[in-house]
Amino acid sequence: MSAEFHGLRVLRGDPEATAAGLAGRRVRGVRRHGKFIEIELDGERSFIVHLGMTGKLLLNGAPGKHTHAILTLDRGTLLYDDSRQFGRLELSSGLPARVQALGPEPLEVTLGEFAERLHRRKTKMKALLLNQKFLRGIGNIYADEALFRAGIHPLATAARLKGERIRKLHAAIREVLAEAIAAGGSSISDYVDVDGRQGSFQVRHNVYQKTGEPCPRCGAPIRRILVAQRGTHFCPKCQKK
DNA sequence: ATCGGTACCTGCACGC
DNA sequence: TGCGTGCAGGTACCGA
Repeated sequence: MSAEFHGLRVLRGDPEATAAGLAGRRVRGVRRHGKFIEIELDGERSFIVHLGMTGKLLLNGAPGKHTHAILTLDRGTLLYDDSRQFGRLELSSGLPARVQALGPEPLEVTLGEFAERLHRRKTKMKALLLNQKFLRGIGNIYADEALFRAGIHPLATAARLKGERIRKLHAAIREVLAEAIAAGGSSISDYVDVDGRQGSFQVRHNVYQKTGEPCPRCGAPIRRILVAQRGTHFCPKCQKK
């Protein structure tokens, strides 16, 4: 491949050195680590991509105002486009420490390990679900949707949950993620896959960005509060501390 | 080690 | 038509 970069914000490291390090490499595979994408290259190198809020990797897409990287491959081009520039690109040897430090995959973690990790945390449930060292890959939408399905208040203290409620949350996380993946994700305003296609799970959101609308279970108006500086949506009647 | 708060960006919808 | 405000799929970094 060959690579060119525009702007300095999204790229970690020197643009020239990164382009030189990528030149002539072959892509061996692509793996996901929570929200980090690892493009495995030959020579024990990896190109690490995090999409942030508005990042997109697009295969054979049209470059635009917010295109920060163009990777030219044998079979087409891969663009990195990101209007808010919260995403990051990095050429590294192996996995960076912050990627290795991620918590377990939510679709793989056992109920026992989940419960044990939960008991060690004093923070609010919503903040904990957003913490990538607790579980990798859960973001603001799926944190709110999972807590709603489990009937747990976003301000509930993690360590105080027990038994049945932990089991419900473990199941709710798995269900909401599995359904969202099957639906191609949630496209609110920006998200598209590598072929530019939108997901459809947003039409099945129960609480996320539904402030004031009736709860689908009990009809009470959905409330919005801030937890860990993030908009948090929940049903004040169905979700208990 | 863990926590909460702040900084980093652009774009859009809204009210005046 | 502008202009100010608030909001948005996230993480890194800082001090307590």
